[in-house]
Amino acid sequence: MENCYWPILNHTDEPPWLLPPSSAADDRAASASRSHSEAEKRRRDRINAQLSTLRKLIPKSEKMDKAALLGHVVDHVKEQRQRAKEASKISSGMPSEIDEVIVDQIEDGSEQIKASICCDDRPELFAEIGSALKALEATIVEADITSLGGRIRANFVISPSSSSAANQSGSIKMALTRLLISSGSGYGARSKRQRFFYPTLS
Amino acid sequence: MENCYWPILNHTDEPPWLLPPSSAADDRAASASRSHSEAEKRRRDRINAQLSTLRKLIPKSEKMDKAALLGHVVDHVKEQRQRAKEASKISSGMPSEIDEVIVDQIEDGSEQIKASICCDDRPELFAEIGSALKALEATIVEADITSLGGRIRANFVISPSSSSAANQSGSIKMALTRLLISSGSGYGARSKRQRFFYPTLS
DNA sequence: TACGACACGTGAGAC
DNA sequence: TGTCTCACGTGTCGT
Repeated sequence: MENCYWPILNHTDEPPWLLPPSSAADDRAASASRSHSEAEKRRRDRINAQLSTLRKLIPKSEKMDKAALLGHVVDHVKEQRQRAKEASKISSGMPSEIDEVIVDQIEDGSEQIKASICCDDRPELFAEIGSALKALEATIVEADITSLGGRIRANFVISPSSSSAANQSGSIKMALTRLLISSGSGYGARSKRQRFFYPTLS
Repeated sequence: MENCYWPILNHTDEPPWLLPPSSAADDRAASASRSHSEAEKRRRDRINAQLSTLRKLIPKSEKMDKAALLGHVVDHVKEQRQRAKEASKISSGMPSEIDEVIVDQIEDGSEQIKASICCDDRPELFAEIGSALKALEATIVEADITSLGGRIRANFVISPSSSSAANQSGSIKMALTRLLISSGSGYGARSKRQRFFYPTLS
């Protein structure tokens, strides 16, 4: 059945009664058509291979059609994204024993930056953070602060200024690290009182 | 070109010389073909709609072809799955102020169950947990224990026995809860010493 | 019969 | 030019 309409496809400028002895033009056309259909098959196979590895990743998707499978993939990605957001609020919410500044691009396609500073608490800290970020023309989209046993952790979601230079993450990290240092007393000079342990992560 | 080979498709049992004045058979065939191609278009549109919502979810996927897009979706799902695994180790790793038992199906298609118990620490606890789970013929696939300020949290990944009855989660929860109660001293009877606060989650 | 899902080969457009 | 991707209409199989 595959070539059932070749007599029509073979229409060239040659008179039809010359068709049976295949001409050079026919040969070129036929080989072009063959390579085209083979390439197209390879393309379909690449797509279907990815679809079937997605099937293995999504539970109970064995007998879904392609559209339903992709729909569930969409839901799955959205769900996971939501869970990750909540989980990161939990895991990064606790102040730790170690002074640190973490600055990270949020990987959800937006340009926003996630920043976290952890240090000893002190009254002027919020004001210092505010003016440091204001100097960078970065706007704070979201913030939460947790304090525990004299330690404090402040988490921010920051929208970088479009006007400013590249490497926003770098300058934000630098500005916050300055606050950390001016928190005084560098390494080991601050209170050595044991507060609690975090479980070490494998 | 679209109907270039209708003379072949229109092959019916009628004599060919009756074809030109469109017969009832032709009409039926034509409308069938039309509805078929329309249905196929609807199917393609459903699939492509899901693909384009996936494009919105995956960063920098605007100008990928379908196969590459799906490839990145696969990577994205796997990555998120890995991150979720690590994040749940963090968030559930800390013992809290509250006695609790949590039992959950792991939602990755496997039959494994995630269990967590949090209570005051005591020397016989591990042995008690071990024999409780052994009585259920459940095997411990993975375990991590964290203790903090006299409190303890134990997390398990459990593979349920194939022989045992349904509702494994239920019996596991019951067994662990028994340990919690025999931890003695029920509500509020144990040490009231303040240990630390968790930040409350929005 | 008719409908749904799939793979196929083809024409069109981009590069 | 050839090569790649996509949408389309079609044949076919299963329900």
